[in-house]
Order: sequence, then structure tokens, then C-alpha cells
Amino acid sequence: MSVKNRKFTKVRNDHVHEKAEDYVEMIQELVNEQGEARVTVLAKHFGVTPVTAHKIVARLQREKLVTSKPYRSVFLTEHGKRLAKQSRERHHIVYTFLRKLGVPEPIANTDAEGMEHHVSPETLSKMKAFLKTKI
Amino acid sequence: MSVKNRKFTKVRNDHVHEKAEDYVEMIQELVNEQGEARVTVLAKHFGVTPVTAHKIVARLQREKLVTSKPYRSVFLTEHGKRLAKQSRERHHIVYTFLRKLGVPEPIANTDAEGMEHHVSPETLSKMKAFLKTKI
DNA sequence: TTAAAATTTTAGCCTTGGCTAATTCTTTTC
DNA sequence: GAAAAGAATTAGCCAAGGCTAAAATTTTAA
Repeated sequence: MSVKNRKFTKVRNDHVHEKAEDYVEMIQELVNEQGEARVTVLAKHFGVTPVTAHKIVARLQREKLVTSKPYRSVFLTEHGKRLAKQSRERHHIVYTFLRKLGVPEPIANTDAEGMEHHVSPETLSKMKAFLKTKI
Repeated sequence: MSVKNRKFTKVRNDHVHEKAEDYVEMIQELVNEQGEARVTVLAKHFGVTPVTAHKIVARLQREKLVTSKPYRSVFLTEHGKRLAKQSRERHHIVYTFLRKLGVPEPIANTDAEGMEHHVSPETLSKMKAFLKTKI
């Protein structure tokens, strides 16, 4: 396969949605466990400053994935919840797939994190099929 | 696996190197086939304007991955050649791995493009092992 | 209840990678 | 050899996602 025939525009596009997916997943988990998601807590988990987390939350709000009043917690919209569920499922499939392939624990997690945003529905279904096989 | 335990900083870091890897691979292929790599040709293959390609080439030059004199072609440094070889091999493994998994042609190519930059040496070696198995 | 602490937000800066418009340099063609 | 065409570059714009410093708001604690 020649480099010249690859699809670079799709990857470029995927990157726009990556942050959104990571944040809605994290917000969902925090709301489930703590009842709310605060900007500083998000910032800590993503290893960025609260300023950066705040800006990303503002973008998600523009995109109608989350709701938030000034100085208050962040919550997912229905649209955000759907995206979170989807991302979470996809991450889980990629992660368990890598584990079954033989990739050890912390590495499978890190690799899944990077890979999940680039896995098409077709590849995902092949991973699911592989998970169903014995051996 | 909880969202909170994931590694987001590594992914952030990978993205910095993605463009560099894609460009050095393309430059290598163009030099091999056409004897040189021109900015406009790079731009066409990546689906961007020559201005964007030029700016990325300038960055690669700062990072000592390529050499280029004003208004002239772009060539790889030894360092750039090493990176290109490595990236090319990794892409090939991910791509053939997906094909063997059962992912059809154009999709395997696109997914490999996005995934390859996030695959650790450990996962890569598990993919290689899988490629050696029958079935 | 008020002062201190914590949190959130704003302002302003940086880099990367997009773009268009305009300029400069090289190559081609007449 | 000069004009036209093509390629590369520069200038200047934008958005995203980083940052620090400072301001605004909320929460906590004396």
C-alpha cells in the first residue's frame, strides 16, 4: 500500500471529535459517581489547568453536548449522553480486544485511549467477533 | 476500567508527532519514485494548500527531519529516514493486521492511518504475533 | 457574618495547522 | 531573451487547545 493512497482528511476530522468524546465520557462518570462534574475535577483528570478545561467545556456547550450555568457544575445533554455511551462502549471493546490479543494492562489502556477514536464501525465489529472466539 | 484512570497526556503527545511521521513517509516515497519531493506535490497528497504543506515542511526542517533550500525540493535527513522507515513498517503491520482480522480494503487503510500513531511497541509485537498464526 | 480559601472565569499570550491574497522566484515557452 | 506560467514563499487571518496572571464568584471556616 502506497503512502499516496491513504486517507489523511478523515484522521484530521477525527481529531476534532476526540476531545469531545473524552470529556463527555469523563463528565458522565463523574456525574454518576459524585452527582456532578466540576471544571477543576475535569482539569485534574485530564492533566490540564482549569482554564483549559473551562474552555473545552465552553466549546462542548456551544455544540450542545453539555449544559452549565456560570460557576456551576457541568451536565450532559441527551445528545451528550448518547455520545458518551457510544464512546464508552467503543473504548471498552478496543481495550478488551487488546487484552485478549495479549497486550498487558497499563499499555492496553493507553493504546486503547489513542486508538479508539480512529476505529470504524467495521473494525469494531471485527474486534467484537474476535472477542467471541475461543483461544 | 474507569475513565479516570486513563492516560490522556500520552495521546496529546502522540499528536505532535503524527504530522511529522506522515510527511516523512510521503517525502520518502516521492523521493524514491520521482527523485524529489516538491511542496505542491506534498500538498496535493495531503489534501491541503501548498501554504500549509510549506509550513509543516518548515517545522520538520527546524526539527532536523528534512533539509530544503528556498524554492527547492525537500529531502530527508538520516534522522528523517529512520523515522520514515519506522513509521512505514508500523503502518504496514497495523494495516495487514486489520486485513487479517477481516476488515475490508479501503476501511483497513483509513483505520490504520488513524491508529498507527497510537500503537505501542508492545501492541505492535502482539499484532505481529497474530499475523504469524494460521486461521 | 465576615474573612479566607477555593473555584470559576476572563484576559492575554503561545503553537499548530488550516485558509486566502499577494509576492517572489524558477521554469517554460514563444 | 522576455513574457507567461507555475511553484514557493510571506503576510495575515482563524480555531483549538495549551499556558499564566488576575478578577469574580462561591464556599468554608473562624
